[in-house]
Amino acid sequence: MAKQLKKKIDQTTEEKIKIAARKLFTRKGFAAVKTRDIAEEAGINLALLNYYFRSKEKLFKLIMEESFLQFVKGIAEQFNDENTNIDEKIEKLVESYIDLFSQYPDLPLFILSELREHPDAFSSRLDAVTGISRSVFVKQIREAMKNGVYPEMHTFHFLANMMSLIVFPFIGSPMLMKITDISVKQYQEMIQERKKMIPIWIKAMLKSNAYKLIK
Amino acid sequence: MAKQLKKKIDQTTEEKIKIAARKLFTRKGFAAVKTRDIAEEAGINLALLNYYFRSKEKLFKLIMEESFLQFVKGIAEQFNDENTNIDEKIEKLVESYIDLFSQYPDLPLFILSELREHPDAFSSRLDAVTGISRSVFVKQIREAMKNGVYPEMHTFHFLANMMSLIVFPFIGSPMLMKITDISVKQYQEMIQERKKMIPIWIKAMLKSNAYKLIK
DNA sequence: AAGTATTTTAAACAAATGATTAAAACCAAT
DNA sequence: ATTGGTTTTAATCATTTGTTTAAAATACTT
Repeated sequence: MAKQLKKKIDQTTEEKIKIAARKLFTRKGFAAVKTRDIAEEAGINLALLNYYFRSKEKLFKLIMEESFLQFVKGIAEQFNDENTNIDEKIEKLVESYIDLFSQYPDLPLFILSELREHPDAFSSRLDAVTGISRSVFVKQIREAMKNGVYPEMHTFHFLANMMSLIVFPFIGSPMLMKITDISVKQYQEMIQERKKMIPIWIKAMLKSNAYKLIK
Repeated sequence: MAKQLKKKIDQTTEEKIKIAARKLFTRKGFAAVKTRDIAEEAGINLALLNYYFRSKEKLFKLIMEESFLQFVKGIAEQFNDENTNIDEKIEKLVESYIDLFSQYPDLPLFILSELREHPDAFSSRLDAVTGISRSVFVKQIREAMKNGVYPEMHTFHFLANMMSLIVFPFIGSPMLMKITDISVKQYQEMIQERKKMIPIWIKAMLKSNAYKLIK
């Protein structure tokens, strides 16, 4: 098998298709993307898509799998680091996710849409993530609450709030930019600012003692 | 023109189609929904869709328009109320949106996806919302910051944070439920809790003085 | 009840779309 | 150069899908 000894510098056809498919699927979703769109975007013959990936659906699942891993990779790593404390974990997580989404702004909406339409399609993968509730991070948080460092707060709220503050500005960027009347450049500056501000906000929320106050 | 004097109790065919279309479009988006799906869901003959709404696209735009108005209606109203202070506005806004999204959980993702793919399709409608930056609410916030009640924070961050905390738990519900291992019932309780907690958190974030701390 | 307008239906159409095929082009080794 | 494998291409196929048509059914008016 003399396999692509030629194109070592250039992208291989397989790569070109995957890159084009990832771009389009991530931006528009499975149903809105036609195989001919992918072929055109990749600059390849339509039949090559099936030659390399069998079907549109198989290609989509491949892209989805990779995107999903990219999405959750950071969590599993950071959440179980024994050598960092709560504050450090929050800072690292916020920074790495803001960097990731700055590079792939369509990624969050893509994953969350897919997860919403097919909640069970990734339950096996999510099991790896489910470990979150038993992660070092969550244990550290619970410990801190037990010791009175922070008031009580359900893990749901803590994780929801953290993810909210990180993810939403990417999902809602067109709306936020219109509403607040800022340029793309200003938007990107705001996003960068949030790397430092979100950890401060999270701590402020943790300390707010909201649970006692609502009773 | 003798127009439907019969079905005053029952849903009219037009309504049945709209209800079915809204349900499917909101859940799966334009491209993933087939006209035959809508017809089946509505329990009507396929041709009636075109008879009443001309085309799939016209029907979609109609649904989209209504959904969008539903989405932004609350903002315009609450934001320009001269008779409520900052705290009251936040409380009302949080409560009305959590109620809205509890009833229509797919609405936020639907709107935000559409806005992301076609940012200009609603710029005319958003202009009505753009008034937000000149709203009573934003003026009140800026005033409070000028008077030292709250430290400085860009409107972008304030609005982004508020919308984040409200909207994300709906967008990310499948993921959040899996990760935190809670039931649908528990999830709904958490969501209700947030009505009271989010205003507290927002105030805590406002007071956190994050801008000074990051310098 | 007859006549007229409106609504509904089954069938069909045309274009779009995912996939396949068979031949051509290409590549590396002999 | 020839061979044997791999990759690419143009053409074609079979379904799906949005829409239309013409007839049937229904509702309303006189």
